[in-house]
Amino acid sequence: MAKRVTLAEVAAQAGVSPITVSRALRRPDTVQPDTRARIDAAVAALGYVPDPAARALATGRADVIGVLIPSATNAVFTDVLTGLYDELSETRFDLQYGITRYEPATEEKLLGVFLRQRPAGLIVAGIDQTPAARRLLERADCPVVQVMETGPDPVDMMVGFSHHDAAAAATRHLIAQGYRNPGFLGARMDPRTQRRFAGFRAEAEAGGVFDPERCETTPVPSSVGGGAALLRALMTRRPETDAVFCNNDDLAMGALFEAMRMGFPVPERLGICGFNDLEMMHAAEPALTSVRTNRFEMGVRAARMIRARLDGRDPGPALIDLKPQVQARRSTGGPS
Amino acid sequence: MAKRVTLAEVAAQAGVSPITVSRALRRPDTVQPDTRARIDAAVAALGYVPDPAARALATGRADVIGVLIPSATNAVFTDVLTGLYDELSETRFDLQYGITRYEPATEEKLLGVFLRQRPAGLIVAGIDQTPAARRLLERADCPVVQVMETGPDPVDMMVGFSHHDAAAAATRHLIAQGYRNPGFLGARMDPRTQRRFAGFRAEAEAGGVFDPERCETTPVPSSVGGGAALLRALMTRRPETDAVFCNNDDLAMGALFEAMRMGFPVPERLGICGFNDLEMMHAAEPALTSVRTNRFEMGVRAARMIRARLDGRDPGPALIDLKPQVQARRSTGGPS
DNA sequence: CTGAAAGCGCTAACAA
DNA sequence: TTGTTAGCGCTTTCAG
Repeated sequence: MAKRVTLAEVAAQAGVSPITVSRALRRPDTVQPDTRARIDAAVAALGYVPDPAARALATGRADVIGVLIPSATNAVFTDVLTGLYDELSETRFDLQYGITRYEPATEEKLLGVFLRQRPAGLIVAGIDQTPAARRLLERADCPVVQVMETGPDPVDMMVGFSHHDAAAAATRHLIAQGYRNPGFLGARMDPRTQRRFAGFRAEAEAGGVFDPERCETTPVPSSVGGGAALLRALMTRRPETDAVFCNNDDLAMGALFEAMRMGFPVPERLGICGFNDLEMMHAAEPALTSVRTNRFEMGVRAARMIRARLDGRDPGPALIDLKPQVQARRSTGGPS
Repeated sequence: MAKRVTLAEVAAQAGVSPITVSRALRRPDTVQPDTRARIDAAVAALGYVPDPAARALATGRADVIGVLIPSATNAVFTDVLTGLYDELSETRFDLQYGITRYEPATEEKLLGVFLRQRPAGLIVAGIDQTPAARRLLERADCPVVQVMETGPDPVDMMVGFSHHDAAAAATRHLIAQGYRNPGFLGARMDPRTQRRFAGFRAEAEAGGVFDPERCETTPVPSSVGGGAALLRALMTRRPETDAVFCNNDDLAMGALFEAMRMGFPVPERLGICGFNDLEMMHAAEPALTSVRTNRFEMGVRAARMIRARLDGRDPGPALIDLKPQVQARRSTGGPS
């Protein structure tokens, strides 16, 4: 247990006052080059590392950026994290995560945990905060970025896309490929999922091919096995279904396997489209169509916006729409 | 920006001294019930929340448990996180993550970041720390748990399993099912992967069925697409291969799809076994054999060990071996 | 450009 | 059981 080296010791070693060391460390250009050199040498010699708690207490602000996501096991969110990391790992900021489990109450609670640290910035997934959570965010006194989704009245900044429109685009693709009886597979049915469903529905209705009976959903979380079960239920009840828009890629993968088991050739008898375009989609047989969402990029952008604001630079537009693209692959090649 | 409510204000409101409030909050049983009641009322009335930085500075210890994992996108690690969360979410401890990207140098650096916060505990994945990192851990002055793996001389505590033995068990299963020319598919080839390979090799040699030419590996990270590519390369070079032990489930899934493309019936022409038993494995067609590793449980156990130590309770054995089980499914049903 | 004084909000140690 | 006195290590004024 090497006891902690303090600023004061560094100062003594360098023959200056503590505050000068503090300045040399935080804004090197505000101290004489030779003073700085002596300080740097002392820091290195003593192996000094600042105490984040002391700094936080003195400044009333922690060098922490809090991130609130619904799930740590869903690749959709972890990809955003990776983007954040990439952009923030060489800065003075630490990331701190909170997992909301899709529970608004948990989100509220974690927001409290973060807020009392007075974080440098906050990144939250989605736009479905409770009124209380939203109020907390609005008063947060730090940059806030909502990611994954766009919507009206951002708390502060926003980078995402319209889930409604993305689902509509996928549905349009299905129709354009010649499918006439498209269905919908959905799980968990959280607000984002429901907006995707709304997009599917709107587009299907516009094309005159919507049938509520071809929508199979469940409140349980998505999984490959769940996708298989949903497809079986749907095809059993509505055998005329000739394509499915799956709320995410896990469901789509499960639907593919179940189609195999039921003997439905994909894409001839059944078209399958997923959502998110995880890596596995392109490798499947047949390769699965999906909607590519730019998750990594969202993380990068969110981090940049926060950094810009913290550095007093122009963060650019407060709302960034990273429009997804439909990645058409063989699984929606069209009915035979 | 409601300005921060401090302990002193609560104390004033309750008509006691600050330290009494402090005690009432941390060890309620050390203050008179009626005093405590007054304090609780004041806390509620003012909406007081403690400042973690001030506490950390005063105690020289943060209520943070640091977690170091190689990847935030690999389900293998996020499942452990979920277990940690489950066990820790209702305690005073916050989790803080660091992603090492499989880079020992990054692990070392992040360890430094954590350590200077004087965390309450540390959880690190694996046993392959650099000597410097290991030294840091040994001097950490807090409980340390190595997870995911077991090995000789734990830094402190350990909960995991032998990757060598788990791979050997899977290989044994392949041989018992009648496969005589098993191959190996591996990616990234980090130390854990290499130990799995060693387990495969040892068991295959013991069964007289090992051929180094049937081992296809790549340094790039695992992916479904990568698994497909590896299988194609292997089957092209060594068409006699009748089964593959895949270093993880992504590779196995890719191998399955590639087998379909190449027209190799699974399991008759080619047996496939994965590793980790992700949810998708059981839902595949055919269902894929894998090795079930108890990742969630590892997280739970690690959290419990740390809590026990912090609470001064007996943490139980310092080394917990959560032996994996081979989940035999149709993909290793045996050669025709 | 550098320093002195004061204090961030909390808790350890001791005392009462 | 409760209070007093000092700080934890750093940074903010405000001077020099």
